[in-house]
Amino acid sequence: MPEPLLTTDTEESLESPTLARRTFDSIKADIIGGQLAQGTKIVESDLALKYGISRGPLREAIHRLEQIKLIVRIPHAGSRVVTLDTKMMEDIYTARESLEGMAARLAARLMPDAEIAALSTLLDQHEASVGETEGKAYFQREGDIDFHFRIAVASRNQWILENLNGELYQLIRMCRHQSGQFPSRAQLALDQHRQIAAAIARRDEELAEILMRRHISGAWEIVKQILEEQNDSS
Amino acid sequence: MPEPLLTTDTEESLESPTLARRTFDSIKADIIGGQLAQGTKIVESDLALKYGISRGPLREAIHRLEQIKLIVRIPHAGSRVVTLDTKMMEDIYTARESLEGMAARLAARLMPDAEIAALSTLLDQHEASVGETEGKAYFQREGDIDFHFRIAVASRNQWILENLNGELYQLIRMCRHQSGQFPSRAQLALDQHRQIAAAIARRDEELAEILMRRHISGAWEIVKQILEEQNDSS
DNA sequence: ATTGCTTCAATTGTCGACAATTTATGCCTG
DNA sequence: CAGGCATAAATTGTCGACAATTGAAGCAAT
Repeated sequence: MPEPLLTTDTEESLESPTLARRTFDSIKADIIGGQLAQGTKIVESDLALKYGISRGPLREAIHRLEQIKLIVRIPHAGSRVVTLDTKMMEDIYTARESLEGMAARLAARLMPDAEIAALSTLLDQHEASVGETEGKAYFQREGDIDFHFRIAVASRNQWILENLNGELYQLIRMCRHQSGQFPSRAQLALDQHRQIAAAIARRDEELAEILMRRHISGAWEIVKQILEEQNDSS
Repeated sequence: MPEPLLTTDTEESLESPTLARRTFDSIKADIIGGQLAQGTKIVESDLALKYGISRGPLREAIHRLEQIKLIVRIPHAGSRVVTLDTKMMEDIYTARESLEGMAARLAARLMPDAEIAALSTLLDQHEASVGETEGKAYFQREGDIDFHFRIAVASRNQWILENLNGELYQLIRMCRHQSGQFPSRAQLALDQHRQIAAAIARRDEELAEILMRRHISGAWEIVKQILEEQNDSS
């Protein structure tokens, strides 16, 4: 099972066999991190020069970024970095609620006991970091994604895993970076994570799905308020 | 009038603005239709010659086909038409159950009355075609997808719509074409469609979602049996 | 001053050739 | 005769240049 699709964006130039792949990762990081702002016009010649490559591989990278919806492209008119409006984020959170709910159900059915134990250990680490200084909000965010990622893996459903990890999580990360850190509902989230993990350990598919959907639906309500406040002030 | 600087007088410009797009559509049709069998090795030079274009646009088409999972590509080793095994189809049907269940819920909430009426009309047409000769199984299949497509549209969720219509339905179509026509459970499917439409008309979100999930889950059970029979006989 | 057309620059789409990598072939060696 | 290494063929990855299309700037006429 060759599945090395973990995205550790700690450093760039992660040795990849192909140039297009590396450029894809670089641009993706730049977009999510905010170095390339929303709505920025993408000019192939300029970016090719900036990354020191030809337009061929760059084009492939752009096409892939378009597929994961970080870039929007119009046939002869060029391409721009996606603009995350409230409607799009609502669609994404709704889709995520659906897919992760199913993933939690599958995890309750299929997750090996060893993985469940590891999940519990992970939550213990998060518990420890909640008491820490508030500056670690970033790691708490990543920890949150880490928990959800493990559920997606445990679903043993390749399609769901790829779409959550490859597309939806990226857009949510981008939204977080650009909208500033969300308020630290870390303790609440942790409690909900614990309940979900408990339902999975009990092999209660129905409850696992319901709790996960409620968890994500609640998260969206928070995000929605923040986005609307930002829109009002503009 | 702008100077017509020697453009080809042939009327191919009505097809699609770009070559890569057209080639993408052609290859997609060939794969789904079975002209390009599962597991076929894709050689860029050969296909470029076959379609009478250069490798550049062809590569873009292949990349897009890879994104919708009709082609699998390994960095320097080349690409092949996807091989639909039972596990992959199960993943797809499970994801579809999740997303379409949510779509039905959203449709019950958001679908305008006029669209609901049109949906009912569509089902009447299907009813009429059920009594027809059995040779129309193909159209019944397309009619089935047509129904599900309208639910996806009615969800008003762009992400769900694009993923269902752009990716999942394509793979299911491909599976159908390659596995021969499935047995005509047309009457049963139609009844279930009617119940779903009724729940939507009643604005019963919960029921609409449950019925849709049960409908798709049931469909998978049928498909699963067929696939396993085929695998056993091979 | 505004509207309309024409012209021009900028950018994307397409092409053919070259370089890097993988897979297949055949020879040599044990 | 089997196995492994070296070479060769085939295929993919990358590059620079050319063609086609879009959007805007400039000019003319009302």
